[in-house]
Amino acid sequence: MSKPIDFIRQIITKDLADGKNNGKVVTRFPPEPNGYLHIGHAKSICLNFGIAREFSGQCNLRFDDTNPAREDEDFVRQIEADVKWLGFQWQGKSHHASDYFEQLYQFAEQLIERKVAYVCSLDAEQIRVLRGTLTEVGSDSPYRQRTTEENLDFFRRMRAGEFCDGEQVLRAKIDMASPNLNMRDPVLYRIRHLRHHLTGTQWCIYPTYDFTHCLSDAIEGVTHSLCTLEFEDHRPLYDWILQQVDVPCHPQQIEFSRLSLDYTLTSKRMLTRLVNEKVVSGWDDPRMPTLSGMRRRGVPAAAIRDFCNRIGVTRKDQQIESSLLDFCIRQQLDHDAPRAMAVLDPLKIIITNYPAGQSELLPAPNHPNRPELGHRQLLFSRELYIERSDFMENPPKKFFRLAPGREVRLRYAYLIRCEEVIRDTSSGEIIALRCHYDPLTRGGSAADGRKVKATLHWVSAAHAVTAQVRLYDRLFTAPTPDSDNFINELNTDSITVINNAQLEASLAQATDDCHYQFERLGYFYPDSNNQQKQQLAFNRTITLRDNRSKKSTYGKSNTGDSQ
RNA sequence: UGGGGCGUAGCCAAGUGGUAAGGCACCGGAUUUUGAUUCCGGUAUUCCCAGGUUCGAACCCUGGCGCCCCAGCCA
Repeated sequence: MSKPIDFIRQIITKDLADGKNNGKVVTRFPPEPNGYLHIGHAKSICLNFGIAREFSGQCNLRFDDTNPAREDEDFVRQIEADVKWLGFQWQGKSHHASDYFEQLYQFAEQLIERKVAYVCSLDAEQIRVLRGTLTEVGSDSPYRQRTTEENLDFFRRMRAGEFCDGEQVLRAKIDMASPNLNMRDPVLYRIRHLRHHLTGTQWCIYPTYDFTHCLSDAIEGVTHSLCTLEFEDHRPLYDWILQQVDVPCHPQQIEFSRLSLDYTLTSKRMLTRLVNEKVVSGWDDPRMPTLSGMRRRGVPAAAIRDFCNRIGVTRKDQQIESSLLDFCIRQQLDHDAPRAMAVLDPLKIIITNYPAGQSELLPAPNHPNRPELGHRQLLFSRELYIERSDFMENPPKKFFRLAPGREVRLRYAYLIRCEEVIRDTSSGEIIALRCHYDPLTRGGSAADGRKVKATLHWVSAAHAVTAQVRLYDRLFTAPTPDSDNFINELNTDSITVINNAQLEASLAQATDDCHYQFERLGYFYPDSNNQQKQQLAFNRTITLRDNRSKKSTYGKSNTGDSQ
């Protein structure tokens, strides 16, 4: 059965059938450039751009840059890059609400002339008091009855810079007794003597969201203005403003619920704190739920798009389990990522019956289920590294990897048997294993058909390249980090840095557009800083799915574990 | 206790008066040179609760209950 369409697409389909909007569909994605885009934005991007694509319409990228106090050009560039990376394009240049400042100003004068807006000389605190409360109506501002001429004069002097910040505001004249607080004469313009990243010092008055958004939508010919549920109470104001002025069209605002993901934060305010308080290395820290953080960790854009399609679009509060995102990431990577071998916690093994100084090449497929991806040659020699956790001197019942006297397979190489454990005489620590290989098992299968219970990954000690590998885990210990207390709910083990991981030689050439599966460990992605730092580093995107803890009480090792 | 929303499995989500899709998670089992992948099979006698209408209700009506949002010159 094909996926049912969501309620928004149902509305649009009906609008089209009814011949509304001359058969056009125009949406917009309207971020404020005051932070990086995160997984919550991805939902909105996929919705808005996805609808435009499906209905042969158009989706504008429009920056809601009406508050110069917190906005920045760097964020603009980063947001554009992230939207493109996610896989979406927009026609022409990106739009900015600030492009419309002059038009918006003219609309404001229109409101004044039509006697539905006035300049109020109360300060913020007085306005708050007169607004009333949830259960008590507000009362009129003493400036509510100013004449049109007086209002026009004041408003023009506001624009001309004759007043200080906060001294005057332009307000809509609606209804101070409205049960909807947004309709109690909301502020439309405020004075801010601040440089704007695009308009510079051209303006010292800036329109508020409520005034700007609906009019920007109308100016751009948006047909369906999709936003999150918390704006539902603003819809009457959105419609009211559009009804008071002469606009070319009246876009329809439709609200949907925002995304919450377990163990992550989808609030720009809180993410900003993590960055500012240096809890993470930056907005693109691989532990961040930002698009750039996830990209750096190695999450493919296609996985995020798939995730957004799977969660659906409704009006019910969503709290999505992280296992769904994990599933999407693994599914994409399992298909795309070539396999390689890497040992994170090396334990040396010496193949006693393999001649010193000798080596040989063994072919290994790049993907076990996709022969078209070709193969590479692995170097095999007398001294190898295996994962320390793949050996146990006294193995419990369900441990079927290497142990004294036991035979296992080295992937795509030979069957080996452990003959002797070598310890450091003072510490007692196991420093190497002496093993015997069966030359007749080249490639990994025995001519006599005997089976082994385990296949281990390995690298040749002399030929391996050393790299740094970062293992990431969730940033928070709480499924729904508390908005006031989230700093105390950080996972102290959210990053583990391994400096002497031993990788198969082919990985030295890893490029930043290639995701790898390190066999039996997980998916890894070369860090974007590799070039600058002259150091080979990989970020673990996600572990492989692990069923072993379910079927036995014997869990995985530290290096393999997490998430 | 003003206004606006929302309640279908652990998490999402179809369903719009004709007898509960699908995905993730979970539990079995098969295949496997990754304890991966893949493949089969299982998991809601019931839709927040209580009444009512109807031959028939998750869908309609009435009354409750629970959760979310709103008192920025933020968006």
